Amino acid sequence: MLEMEAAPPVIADYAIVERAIEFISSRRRDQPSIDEAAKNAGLSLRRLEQVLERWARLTTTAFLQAISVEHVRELLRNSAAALEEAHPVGLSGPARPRDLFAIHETLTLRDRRSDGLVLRYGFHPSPFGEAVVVAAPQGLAGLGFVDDDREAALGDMRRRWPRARFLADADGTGAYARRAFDPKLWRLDAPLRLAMIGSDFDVLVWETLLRAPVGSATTYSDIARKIGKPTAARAVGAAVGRNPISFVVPCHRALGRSGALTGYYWGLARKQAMIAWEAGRVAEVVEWVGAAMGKNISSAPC
DNA sequence: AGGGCCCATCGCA
DNA sequence: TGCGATGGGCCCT
Repeated sequence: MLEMEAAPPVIADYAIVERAIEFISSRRRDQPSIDEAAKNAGLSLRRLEQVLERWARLTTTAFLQAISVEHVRELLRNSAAALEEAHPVGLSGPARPRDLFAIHETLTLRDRRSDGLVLRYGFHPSPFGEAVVVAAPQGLAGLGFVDDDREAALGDMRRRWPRARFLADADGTGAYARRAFDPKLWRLDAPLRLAMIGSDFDVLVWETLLRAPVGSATTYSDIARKIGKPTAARAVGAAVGRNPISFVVPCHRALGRSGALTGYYWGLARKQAMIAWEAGRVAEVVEWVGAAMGKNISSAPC
């Protein structure tokens, strides 16, 4: 049963951004201008400017840059380094704001089959449309997006863990949604707990993905090399595609070596949107997480 | 160096 | 949503 509430502003903003991305990338060779994109989305240039500012602190030119092939190529130039920069929380060394800001725990084998597992779910606004959030007792287990109807998005989550019981509990999942999408809440001293439900290989790939900093990108072959299976790039790609915790486990930061965005389970426009959003928000992330890191690390022995 | 133009941005109504 | 002030960048003299 869907209530027909008015879409929150952030969801309306994403609908506009997505439309702009689709318009611009479908007509890339014509070099469409930003106000053509605005007109196509049915609003004035000034409005689109304001939407982009609200959505990701992006100006129109910064937005065009963030969704350009040049930007992706630039990200890929540092793809191998992306996985190396990060180190686990708590190690000594210079404070690096782009380090991990999430921890996770892996469920047991029994839980992995999800027999008797109780999963709570809710729908919440996000910068990438309405999100479906699935929480296990141990932590955040699933995050996906609603395109047309909520039942489809929820059905997708149900199919991932067919033997689990699903309970509607938006109050229980709301905190996860807020944490996942608000950089101000990405705190090292209060990490987001993730419940990864998958095969050992899947979980290893997802853990590796977590090391890619905000606003960076990596490649399937870099991940394969990182986990010591340099020939397993395709298997890595498949595991990345099975990632149930979209955005938080940043599968949108996994790109093809060639500079192709490759696929994205929740839609290519959404992957581009996430890349653009991070380009706009990365300074803010560095500021907030960096401040938190400073406090944490200064007391640690070097 | 100076002048003039273009254009993105942003405050304002 | 549209207007206009602002200011940076750029070319030409």
